[in-house]
Amino acid sequence: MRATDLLTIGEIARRSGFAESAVRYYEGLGLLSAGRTAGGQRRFERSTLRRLAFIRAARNVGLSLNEVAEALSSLPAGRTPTRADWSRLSRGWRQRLDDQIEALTALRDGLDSCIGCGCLSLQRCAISNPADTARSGGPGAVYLPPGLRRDDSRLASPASR
Amino acid sequence: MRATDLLTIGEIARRSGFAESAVRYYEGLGLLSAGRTAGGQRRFERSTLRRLAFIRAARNVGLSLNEVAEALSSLPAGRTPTRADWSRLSRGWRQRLDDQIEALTALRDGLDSCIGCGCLSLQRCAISNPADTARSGGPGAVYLPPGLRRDDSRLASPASR
DNA sequence: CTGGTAGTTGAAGTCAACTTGAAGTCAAGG
DNA sequence: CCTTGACTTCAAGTTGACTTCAACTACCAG
Repeated sequence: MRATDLLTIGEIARRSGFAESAVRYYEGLGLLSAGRTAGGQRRFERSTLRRLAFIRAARNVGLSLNEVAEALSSLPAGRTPTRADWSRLSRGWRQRLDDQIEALTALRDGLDSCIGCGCLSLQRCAISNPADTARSGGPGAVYLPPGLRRDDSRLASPASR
Repeated sequence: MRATDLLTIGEIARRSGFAESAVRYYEGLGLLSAGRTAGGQRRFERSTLRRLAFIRAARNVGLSLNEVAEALSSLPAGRTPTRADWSRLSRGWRQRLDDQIEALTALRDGLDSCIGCGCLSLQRCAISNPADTARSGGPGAVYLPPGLRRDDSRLASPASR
C-alpha cells in the first residue's frame, strides 16, 4: 500500500462531509482507525470513507454511536469489508424503519381522531397517552416503539453510571 | 374555586405521569403556573393536567419545549382553554407527522435498493447521503426534513448563545 | 405536640454527540 | 530559513430536557 493511497484528516473530512473534529472523535471511540506519520499526523486508508458512509447511514436510520460501534465490531477483522459485509450490517435497518413508520402513522391516525375533539385526555387520548401508560390493563394500542417514546421511558434508566 | 379543587405537585405528578422534578422544571420555564399556600407549597389547578397532556402529546409529535411554550402562549389569557383551543393548537401537527413519515418511508425505500448492493457510496447511496449533500447540483431526492436529519445540519447552528 | 411524609430551593450533575479553544507541531513551497 | 496552512492533544463547553442532591420547611394524622 503506497503512501499516496493514504488520506489526511482534512481530505477525509472534506470527502465524507464530517467535520474534522467528528472524525477525530470517532477515532477516539474506536469507530475508525488511522495510521500515523513520523510526525504524528493521522493517515487514513481509503476504506475509511466507506466506513464513514456507513456511520452516516446508520445515524440517519436512528442508531446511536454505541450501536454503530457494535455493528462495526462484527465486521471481519484483518480484511477489508466487502459489499456483502456492509449489506449484511444494514439488513436489520429495514425493520427498524418500518417500526418507526408504523409508530408515527399510528400517532398521526390517532391525532386525526383527536383534532376534532381537542380532548387530550390523559386516560383516553391516543396522542398524549400513546403507550397507554396510565391504565396498562385496558384496551388501547401501544403506539410508540421505545425509540420514539417521549414519555417516562427515561425515568426507567436513571443514571446507570 | 374551592381549595379542594387544587392539587399538590405529588398528585399532579402521579396523575400526569410526569416526575415532580419535571413539573417544577416546566413551571420554571413558564409552561405551567401554580398558586402557593401560605407555607410556599405549589397548588395546581385541575386544568394543569390537560396542559400537561398537551405537553406530552406535543413531545410525542416531536416538538421541543420551546415550541410547546410558543404554542401555549397563543392560548387565550384569562379564561380556561376550551376543547376548540386545544384542537387548534394540535392541528398543525398532522403535517409535521406526515413529513416525518414521508422522510422515513423514502429512507426505507432507498435502503431497500441499497441492501442488495452494500455500496453505501457517499456520492450515490440514498441512505448515507439522503440529503444529497455531496453534490447539490445533480438529481437526487432530498429525503430528510430538518427534524430528522442527522448529517451536518448541526454544524449550521453553532452555539447561538 | 410529635412524627413522618411531602414539599421547598438552587446548584450541580447527566446524557449523547460533538465543537471549540488554547497552545503547540508538522509539512511543504519559496 | 521562513512562513503559512494543516495538523496535534486535551480539557472544557454546548444543547435540551431533565434528574439528583443537600439542607431545610410544611402539612396533617394521631
